[in-house]
Amino acid sequence: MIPYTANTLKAELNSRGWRLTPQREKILHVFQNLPRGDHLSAEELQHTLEERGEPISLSTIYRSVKLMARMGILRELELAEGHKHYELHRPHPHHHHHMVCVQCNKTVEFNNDSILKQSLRQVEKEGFQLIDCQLTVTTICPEALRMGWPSGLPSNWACTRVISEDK
Amino acid sequence: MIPYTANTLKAELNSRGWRLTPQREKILHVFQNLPRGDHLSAEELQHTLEERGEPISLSTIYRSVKLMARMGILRELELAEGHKHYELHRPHPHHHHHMVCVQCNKTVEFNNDSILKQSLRQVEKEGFQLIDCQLTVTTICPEALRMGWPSGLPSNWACTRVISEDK
DNA sequence: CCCAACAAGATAATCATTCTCAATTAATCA
DNA sequence: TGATTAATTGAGAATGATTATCTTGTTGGG
Ligand SMILES: [Mn+2]
Ligand SMILES: [Mn+2]
Ligand SMILES: [Zn+2]
Ligand SMILES: [Zn+2]
Repeated sequence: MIPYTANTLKAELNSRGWRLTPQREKILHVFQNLPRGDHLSAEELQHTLEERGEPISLSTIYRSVKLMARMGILRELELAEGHKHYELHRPHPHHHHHMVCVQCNKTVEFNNDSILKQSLRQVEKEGFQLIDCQLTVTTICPEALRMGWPSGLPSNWACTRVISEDK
Repeated sequence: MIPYTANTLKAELNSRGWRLTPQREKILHVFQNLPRGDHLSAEELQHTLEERGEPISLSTIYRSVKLMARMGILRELELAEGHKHYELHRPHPHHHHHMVCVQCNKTVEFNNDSILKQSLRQVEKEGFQLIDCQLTVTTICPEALRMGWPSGLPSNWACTRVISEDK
């Protein structure tokens, strides 16, 4: 999939009766230049734009990010912080999944074409059309394990009951 | 994994310094008797209990459900309705994933041990400890497709940019 | 049975996200 | 290129799920 330019974005928007605005273009730009593995929340996106001297209202941020996710330009991630994060939607072979530490929220991406392939097969078998598939793996990261998790339970702590293949 | 009884639940709670209460027991009971494929939101859970003549305050519902998810007794699902859903956590071989229609929110469960196995391998390779892995597949269901999706865009509509294996 | 710690219930507070509405602007077309 | 019109923005209010607070009730250990 070719990266969007102002023109291709405009074409795609107009084809649906929507408009290319400076705000939408700038938002896309931020995501296109985001380092691999980074994800932005609505507020983080706003801060990024502010620092660039291109302030955009939060309302517009939310609206744009939602529209672009629905268009398939962005991917909406439900990780573990109480708010959504977004990243550029990159189909195969850049499609990837996430593992998140429930202790510190550290997030690591990983590729696995096989999962996509299996999902596609499963989905089509049921007569559905696949839009996206995200495997979210909740874990305890090495640092948390090293620090003796789950000893200091109280405030932020999670599950001991791990899933395993008892084949 | 053996289904919980009042006793095993009590043991597990007490081992962490928590207590077995009638509320927690009733909540577990609801989930244990929920038909396969059903998921409850906090409010739905409250309604269910109310109908049974066992009213529990929403505060307690939220607290219990969160605690039990962290203990690994329940699984927290981020599907597509703006609120969380819960189901009983059933490890292998009952572990499963979900496909959701972005048009009508219809949710279908499917099993796939291979995904769990691959996640486990991936996670351990990075030195993490796996707690849970959920593949959420966003789709368009057959009914929506049959009705000509995505013709009537406006209000509830989603992405055309589908992912595919262009192998 | 008694006490201290934990938990429930009622309600207020948070906080991410959505909505409202007046003012602005992009796309279309004469 | 200028008028027209619907889409979009920005500011702030509103919403709604979830969490926090506080008082009263319970549980579990001694
Ligand atoms: Mn964040
Ligand atoms: Mn629901
Ligand atoms: Zn961690
Ligand atoms: Zn549907």
